[in-house]
Amino acid sequence: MTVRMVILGLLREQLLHGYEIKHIIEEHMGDWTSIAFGSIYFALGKLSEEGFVEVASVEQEGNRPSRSVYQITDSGREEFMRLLREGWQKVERQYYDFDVCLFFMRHLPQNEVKVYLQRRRDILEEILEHIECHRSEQLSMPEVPALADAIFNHTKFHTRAELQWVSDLITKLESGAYS
Amino acid sequence: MTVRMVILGLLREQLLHGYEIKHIIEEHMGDWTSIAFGSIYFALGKLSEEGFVEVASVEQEGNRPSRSVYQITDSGREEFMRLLREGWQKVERQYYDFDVCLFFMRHLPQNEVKVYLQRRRDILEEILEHIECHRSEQLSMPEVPALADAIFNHTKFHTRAELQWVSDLITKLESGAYS
DNA sequence: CCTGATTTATTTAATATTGTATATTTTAAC
DNA sequence: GTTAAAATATACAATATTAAATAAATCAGG
Repeated sequence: MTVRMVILGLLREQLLHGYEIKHIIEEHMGDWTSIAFGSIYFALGKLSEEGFVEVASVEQEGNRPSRSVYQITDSGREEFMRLLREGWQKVERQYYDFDVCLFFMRHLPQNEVKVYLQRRRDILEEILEHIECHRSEQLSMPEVPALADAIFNHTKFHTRAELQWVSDLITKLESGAYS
Repeated sequence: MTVRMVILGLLREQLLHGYEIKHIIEEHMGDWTSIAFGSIYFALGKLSEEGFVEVASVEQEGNRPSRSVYQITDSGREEFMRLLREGWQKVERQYYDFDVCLFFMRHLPQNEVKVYLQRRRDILEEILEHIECHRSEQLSMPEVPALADAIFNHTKFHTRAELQWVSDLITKLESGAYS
């Protein structure tokens, strides 16, 4: 659903073809989303089928694959607003793959688990440091909108939570709570 | 990948058919995973094709749909350990759909956004309360393993982070940071 | 005892995502 | 100048998830 919203949101402003959409996503939203080519072309096809977008023109440069330039329709604009409101009102439940690994912990030797957990803590510390560094860089650039900072913060808060949880887990494990 | 690991992990202990697997997942891991029927049957088919599991027998009770009982193979046991180690060593990057909504905030009136954010904060507060209540219930039952508590904590830490972030966002928005 | 809800069990279609293949053009480096 | 890498652009197969359809058995309540 997110892919659809992003595509419609970008097409609101200008005509675009698939590759351009991917490019804009990477440039402007690359830090906090990841949408593959396949997803974009699939969504474009679907949205087109449903009448939310239309092919405005088919361009060709030299011998490169021809590209379809898409255009949003009126019902597409409505659909965008619907998706946006839906998203603002939905609280998503996140699941963590690592919980499953933790559940099957008993199948690994304890010292192996310990090594993995400590490495995980180290990596999370690095990521958090990297985030904080990236952010202070941003803050020194006044052209970066405050909104980007808020989105960035989201990841920061969760990374910090993850780090705290892992540290907690290590402490409890060392105190022999799970043996 | 998680689905495969769960299935192999459960089949390590006993012979099971699809429905039973779904049942066990819901009963033992329902609080922190969500795997649909389709995913299970698809994964069983794939694992079977790859030789990680085999159909041990096909049972039938009355006129109900006959059920294939699966059995893990030696290579399946190896695959389980491989997946488990892989999972323990991978740090997953989480993306949040809500970030996309935030990005397109400018398309909604400010007071609408405010209402949504406050509702979001209220819901998160409720969820957190519910989690804390559930946990104190668990702690009073000595038969619940300490591990379950650790997994539960994971969700708690992240829910708390989410709540803090949203509260933060509301404060900043009220102070006019994004207008 | 019969009616409706729940449980048992799988299949299928629709939807969605990832990864890879393809093929050209432009750019950079040596 | 030529060769390797990066950028341009899409298509398709493989993988994965969700939702709905099917259909019988069981159980609870009146």
